Amino acid sequence: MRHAIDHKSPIPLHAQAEQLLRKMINEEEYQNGKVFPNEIELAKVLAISRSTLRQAINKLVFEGLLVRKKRSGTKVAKSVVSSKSNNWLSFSQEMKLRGITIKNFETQVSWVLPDDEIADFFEIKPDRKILKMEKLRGKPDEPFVYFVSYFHPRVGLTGEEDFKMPLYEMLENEHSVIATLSKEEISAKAADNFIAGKLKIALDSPVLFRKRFVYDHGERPIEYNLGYYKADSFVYTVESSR
Amino acid sequence: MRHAIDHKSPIPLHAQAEQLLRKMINEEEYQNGKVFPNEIELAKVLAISRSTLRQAINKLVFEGLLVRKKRSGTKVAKSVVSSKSNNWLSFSQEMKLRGITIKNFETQVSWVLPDDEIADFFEIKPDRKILKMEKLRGKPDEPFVYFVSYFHPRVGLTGEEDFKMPLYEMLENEHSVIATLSKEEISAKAADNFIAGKLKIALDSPVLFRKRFVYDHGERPIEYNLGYYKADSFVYTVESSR
DNA sequence: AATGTTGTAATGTATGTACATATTAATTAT
DNA sequence: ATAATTAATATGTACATACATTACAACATT
Repeated sequence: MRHAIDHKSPIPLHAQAEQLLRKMINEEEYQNGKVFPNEIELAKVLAISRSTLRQAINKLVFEGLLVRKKRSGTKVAKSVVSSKSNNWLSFSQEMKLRGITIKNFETQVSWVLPDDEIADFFEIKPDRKILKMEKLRGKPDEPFVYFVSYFHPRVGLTGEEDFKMPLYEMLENEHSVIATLSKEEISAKAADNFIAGKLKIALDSPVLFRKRFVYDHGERPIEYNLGYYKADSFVYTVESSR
Repeated sequence: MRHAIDHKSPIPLHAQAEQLLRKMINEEEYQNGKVFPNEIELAKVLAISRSTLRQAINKLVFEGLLVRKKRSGTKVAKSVVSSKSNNWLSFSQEMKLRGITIKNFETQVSWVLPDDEIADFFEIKPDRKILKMEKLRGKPDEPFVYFVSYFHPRVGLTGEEDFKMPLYEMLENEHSVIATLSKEEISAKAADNFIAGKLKIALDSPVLFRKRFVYDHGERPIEYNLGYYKADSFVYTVESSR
């Protein structure tokens, strides 16, 4: 493996170790239950101290990606594997599964100044314009989702791309950006005037609101996404095990 | 405060410190943004090392309960009610973590005939009575969740149990039933008359609706649970990676 | 063959130390 | 007064070290 850790890098050693472990987690052998090298060995190989390595492992354990057991060692947690692939269906795929055919309409692209939350998430200055994409989706006469996405400048989108193809596929193929982590917050809201108009529903009707933060493998922010789903037309499913 | 930490206890010092911090988090002053004593001071007061204390703090930071900032110190994070998909904490525990004190009121237990969906899920005949539990939770004057749970007869609940203690703990300890898998469906709904009354909100107000199917290790159904969350008081968070 | 016993290998707990870094506050210079 | 500089302070990073605990494996005992 070489010592994949750069002691001169400004990136903290524990963070580098963490990244490295994430890569290992993705390797098939570990995915299949192979135990990791023990902490003392691994620390030696990486030329960092055990404490530092544990800092990295701890984070992944807390995230539920790794499981530690005394004497037996550290392994990739079982449950995570299944929930992964499930969760990464893009929206159109999710819906196809449910037997609903989706049309995309009113896709708009523009350059805007980020508000505070977005600038903060992207870690950019608020005077830097970013790409905003709006989408309305559903059956032709019956929109049931309204999306807004903002993309980090790093991604290199020009606004000329074909936003009709699956988004993450496009990012991966044409911009070499691989989304690997997403954090989502789901809540219920009453539709305000704007949303009610978009979704053609009454003011204050319930909508399912999803805020999504998407990161690449280095946990760098890529996309900030808001989704407003007409109630009853969308069910969010989560599967978890322990 | 005295040194609230017992060096002779079998409970690890960092765990004791963690408990203590959780208590502090519940205190109003910290809730309101007061900064914690700095690590070095606090470690001295508790008579543990800074490293050990940091272990405890780290955990709470990972959980999103605390926020650390250089020079400014450590504070309670602005409370967002959330539940990690991995986390098997019951709702009351989730809330306690967040420093919100929860009262349980109107806990009712009854024996009822299952409707079709439930009978189907439990794989039992619809003429067999099952245990139904209803709970209303929230702050004293402000209910924000209404729960209904149905339990499979196999679990062996009599209805006489103490439903005030954490549910899954109780099932595990007293009925040797270990919940290992859950499937959840989350959607937005308009409050009907019944729910509006329970949650003390207007008819048709948005609520977050969660349907939860819980299974044991053999994937046998254990619990069927419905939750109605007042909008704005509950955000469901999901983290997924690939 | 079933049951203890003991060794050992992994993680778990805990401390002490040192220096880095970021942010606020105070000071100084313009 | 305002800006630039400096100091102080809290967290952040990193290491070395020591001993505890647990669970499995190999062995010995019944």
